[in-house]
Amino acid sequence: MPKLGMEPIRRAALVEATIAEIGAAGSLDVTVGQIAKRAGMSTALAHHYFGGKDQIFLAAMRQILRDFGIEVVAGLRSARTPRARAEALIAASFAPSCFAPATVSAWMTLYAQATTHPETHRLLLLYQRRLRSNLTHALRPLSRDPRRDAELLGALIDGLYLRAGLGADGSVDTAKATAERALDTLTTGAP
Amino acid sequence: MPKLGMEPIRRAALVEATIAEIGAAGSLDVTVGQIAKRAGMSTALAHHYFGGKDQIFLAAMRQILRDFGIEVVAGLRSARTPRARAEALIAASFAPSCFAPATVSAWMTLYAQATTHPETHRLLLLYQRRLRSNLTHALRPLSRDPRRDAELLGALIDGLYLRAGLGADGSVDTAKATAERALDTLTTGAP
Amino acid sequence: MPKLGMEPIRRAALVEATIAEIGAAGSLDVTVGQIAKRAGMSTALAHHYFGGKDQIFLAAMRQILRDFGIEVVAGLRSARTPRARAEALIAASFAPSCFAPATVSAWMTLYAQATTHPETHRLLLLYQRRLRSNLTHALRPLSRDPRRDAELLGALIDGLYLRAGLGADGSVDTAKATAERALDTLTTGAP
Amino acid sequence: MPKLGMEPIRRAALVEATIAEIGAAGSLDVTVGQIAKRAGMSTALAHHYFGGKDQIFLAAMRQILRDFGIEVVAGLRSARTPRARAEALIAASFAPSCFAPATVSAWMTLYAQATTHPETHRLLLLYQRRLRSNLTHALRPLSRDPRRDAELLGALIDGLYLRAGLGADGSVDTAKATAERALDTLTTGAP
DNA sequence: AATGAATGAGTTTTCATTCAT
DNA sequence: GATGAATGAAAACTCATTCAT
Repeated sequence: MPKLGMEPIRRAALVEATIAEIGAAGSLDVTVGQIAKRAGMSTALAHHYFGGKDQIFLAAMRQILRDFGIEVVAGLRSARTPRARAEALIAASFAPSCFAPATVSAWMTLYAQATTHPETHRLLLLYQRRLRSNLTHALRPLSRDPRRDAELLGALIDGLYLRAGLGADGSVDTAKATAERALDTLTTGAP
Repeated sequence: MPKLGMEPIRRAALVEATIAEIGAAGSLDVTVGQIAKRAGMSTALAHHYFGGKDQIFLAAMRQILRDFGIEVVAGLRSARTPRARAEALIAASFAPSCFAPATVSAWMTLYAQATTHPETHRLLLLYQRRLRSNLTHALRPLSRDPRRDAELLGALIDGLYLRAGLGADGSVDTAKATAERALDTLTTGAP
Repeated sequence: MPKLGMEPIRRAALVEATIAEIGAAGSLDVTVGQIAKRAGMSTALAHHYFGGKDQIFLAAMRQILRDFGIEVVAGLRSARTPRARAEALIAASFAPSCFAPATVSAWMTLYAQATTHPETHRLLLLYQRRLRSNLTHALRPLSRDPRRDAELLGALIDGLYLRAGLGADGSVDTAKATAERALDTLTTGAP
Repeated sequence: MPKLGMEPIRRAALVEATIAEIGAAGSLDVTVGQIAKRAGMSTALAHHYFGGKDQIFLAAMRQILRDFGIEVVAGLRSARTPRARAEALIAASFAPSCFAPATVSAWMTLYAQATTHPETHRLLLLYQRRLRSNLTHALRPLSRDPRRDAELLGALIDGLYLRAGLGADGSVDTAKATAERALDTLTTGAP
């Protein structure tokens, strides 16, 4: 029973299914057939709405970054002090939603892809620029060199995420604690 | 005219070719045919020596870790003080050899694959454990909590590598400087 | 707001679009989607009006023959002498409208398809029979064996069209001149 | 039981199978699967040896022109007089081998394709240039304007072939007779 | 009258892998 | 030791056609 206005619904379903399949497979070795099946439609329709596999993937990647962005904004909204803002950024980076297997896999393949896929590269730089900008802003009243410290903290968060994403349960909390400790050190000078 | 003792030569050629192809493609989407061609032999021979694609990849991954290990050992050999040891570890992580495009790509695909491929996961944990062990050892006389600081520094190095690997030229030096500054902060307490 | 009496308009638009697409593609490898898009409607509507791809094609083929027939009739109408009638037939065959790229392609694909598609075959024979009949009629007072000469002239015209259709600009005039010379030779005996 | 030196054998088998399939289908709507099956191999092997469908087709087209060329050369070899040479060219054009259904279909699709496919266009011009050159040479002692007459005769042959290829049995002989009569007219002046 | 939605069947193409030589 | 030959299986993508609205 075909209805009007299905396009956004189908596209969203495909993006969601793509992320889920990447998570289940743990890599980008996912076929359009698998994605379409999970999204409950034929491969032909998937192609119809996106034009090709690459564009489905790109849409999924964009969605992941968008989701993270939403998490960040939500966290910042309720932060009242600079310190709280910085902590909110850390919290967003280590939120449970970021550690869904699908998200971890997708995020890591993002990095791998970015070395050759220009569009992915652009997307990733966008994310990094935003995070650094947010961190710089939060650290401005707290640090003597906010830019430099934001860069350090951003890289640390990425590295910790990488390790936590691979590690066993519980490592997320450790990672978050490490990031918060680094924030302490940078802002108060206490090692 | 086939020669005796070709096995190690062939295997080495294939491993090198694999890394180069991964670098060129920016992902694990590399065919045995491409690898074999670059290595100057037939696909059949590649299979003969490695048994299958997975094992070729695994060997390549191992080689990357081994190369890094050699760099580390060489750096540590000439380090006389704890501080020099820590600096040597940073230097090894940001050595030019680690930033050959092929190596960067290969390294990143390693992370991506590790989420599902147990053997890759094992290899990656091995690398992280070694680095942390080395860092802990170096930091022992310098830090109040060497384990904790080693973990932080290790994650920071990974995160900085990730970003430098994607960035433009020159970002490697910045990344290295950031790591060294973090080392300062951790060991002297100066932010 | 759908209007009444759209059927002939839609059908004409589809036929025209079909010829244009065949011309653009240079073969019958043209999709209903392309045709419908060029005609400014959905594929579903194209199917609604014609029942299927084959019938759209057939209608286009018929249109091409009809167009040629109109050109012929117009030419013959103003011809007063047998000789003028023969020249009019040649003129119609090499009229600019016959050399629109779309028409040339369509005409050639007609021949190709006729070898297996019975309906196309029938259409093509119809065209040839008409041309021969017209030529025979025109040559009757001029030739000793009008039937035979009409056959020759008809084949020559087809052959020249084929070559002119492929050739560069200007070849049309040469082709026409050649046909006219053949007419001279056949009717006056001067080689 | 794989043997060495299969490549030329396989390629020849594929080309032959392509022509046969085009003949059977009466159009270029022939799949690589059909061709490979008729040639007794997998589609993968067909792709391996030719790289793609287009190149298989191109090779088949080339083969058809080559076959015709061989027929021509064989005919010319035994011709002793200019008149005999001209007759040999006509004979070659209407040889039974040229009217195998496969050949007729292929030849007609060639014309259709040539309007857009540059390589096919090039091939077809090559054939026309050769035929005209041969005809001009043969007509030189017999005609007052060999070039012009060769052009006429060449086009006539093409047109007659087109019609005979579509017609019922027996039309080949009629076509050949018509071409020979035209030769008479051009060389002796007798209509 | 008109169309967006949807798909099944089929197409080209790719690739890891095996095998006889 | 080394390779050309060969393929099965599966991938991405296409397209004519149908249907509910």
